[in-house]
Amino acid sequence: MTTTTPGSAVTPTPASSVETDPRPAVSDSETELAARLRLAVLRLSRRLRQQVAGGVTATQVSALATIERLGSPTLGELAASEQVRPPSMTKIVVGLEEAGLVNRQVDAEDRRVARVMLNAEGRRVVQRSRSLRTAYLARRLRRLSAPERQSLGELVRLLEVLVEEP
Amino acid sequence: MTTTTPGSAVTPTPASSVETDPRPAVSDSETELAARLRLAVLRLSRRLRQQVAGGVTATQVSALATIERLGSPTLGELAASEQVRPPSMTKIVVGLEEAGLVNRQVDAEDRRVARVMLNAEGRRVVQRSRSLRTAYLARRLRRLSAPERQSLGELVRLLEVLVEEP
DNA sequence: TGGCATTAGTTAGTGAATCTAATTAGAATG
DNA sequence: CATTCTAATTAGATTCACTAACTAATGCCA
Repeated sequence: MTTTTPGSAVTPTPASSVETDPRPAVSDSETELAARLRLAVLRLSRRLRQQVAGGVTATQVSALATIERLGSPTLGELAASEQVRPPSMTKIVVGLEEAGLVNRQVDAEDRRVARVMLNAEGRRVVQRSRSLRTAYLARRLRRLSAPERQSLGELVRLLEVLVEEP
Repeated sequence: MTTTTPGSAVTPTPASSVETDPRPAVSDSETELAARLRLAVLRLSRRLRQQVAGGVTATQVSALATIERLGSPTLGELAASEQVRPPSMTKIVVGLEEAGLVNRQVDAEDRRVARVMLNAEGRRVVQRSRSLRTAYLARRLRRLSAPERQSLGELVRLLEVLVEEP
């Protein structure tokens, strides 16, 4: 797989539990924060998954948004970006195709490659998922204090850094 | 269910997609941040779930950590805290019991209630999950810049606020 | 006190999500 | 041209989580 497409990454590899790490130790409070962060992320993701609108699951919306963002990604690129394995993404895309939200096309230069693109309905679904009424997180964010909102951009950036491949 | 236990909450209810909300509109940049937050959380949770150590899944570790944190919670409290429905938590706890990590006890004052508590092995598993070698997030957090680390506590708190029941 | 409503947890059944192993087809290389 | 590598798919299995229905226990009120 070539890595010339913007935003593309290699397929996520299983993490090793036995790696040797020479870096300085993390303090206890940092370990505590890591533990709390882990709990919060897992819990929040459950909440997000519970929001199903118009028959479109959180997993599907996420994939649609990523397709929009990456612009006709290959199936492998999409899988890597979403942090799932290619067979998993094949299934997700098949479901989106059956729902009439995306189209798949063989790449003109490499016939092994399937490119995924939003069709008009898929675009609508993504837009709608971001509307005030349907966007669960947008609604919750309105309950934050002004200082908390200030921190929001930084929080999002930090989480995105954590998601990136090591 | 009484709500006198610290950290307890009612069972999460399905979100309504048709609620009327009179609050001021969120700006576009905030909507954008919400969308990015959503993607980051879902992706990061996938990464966390991919970390399986010693045969203990991310879901089990999360439940163990919450049991430790809440201190012999009722099954309902545990489910609410973890953002899953009671039947789901019954299954998780059954698995943990079979793995020899927790014990269940009928509450002395209300025989409907099952309290869950860590046994010695469960305590060990939670501690181990927080060690430098095994804590995926702790390892990743060490790659943050110093200013990012400064903000960490606040950002974790912000995420926890988002998880809380509306 | 008895009947009814409410509550806590469990069982049964189903579907979503994701992984690994294997396979197929296409591209690259010597 | 043969071999190796790569992208996606298929098949099978596991994990995770929901809903509906049920059982047992508790609380409340006439």
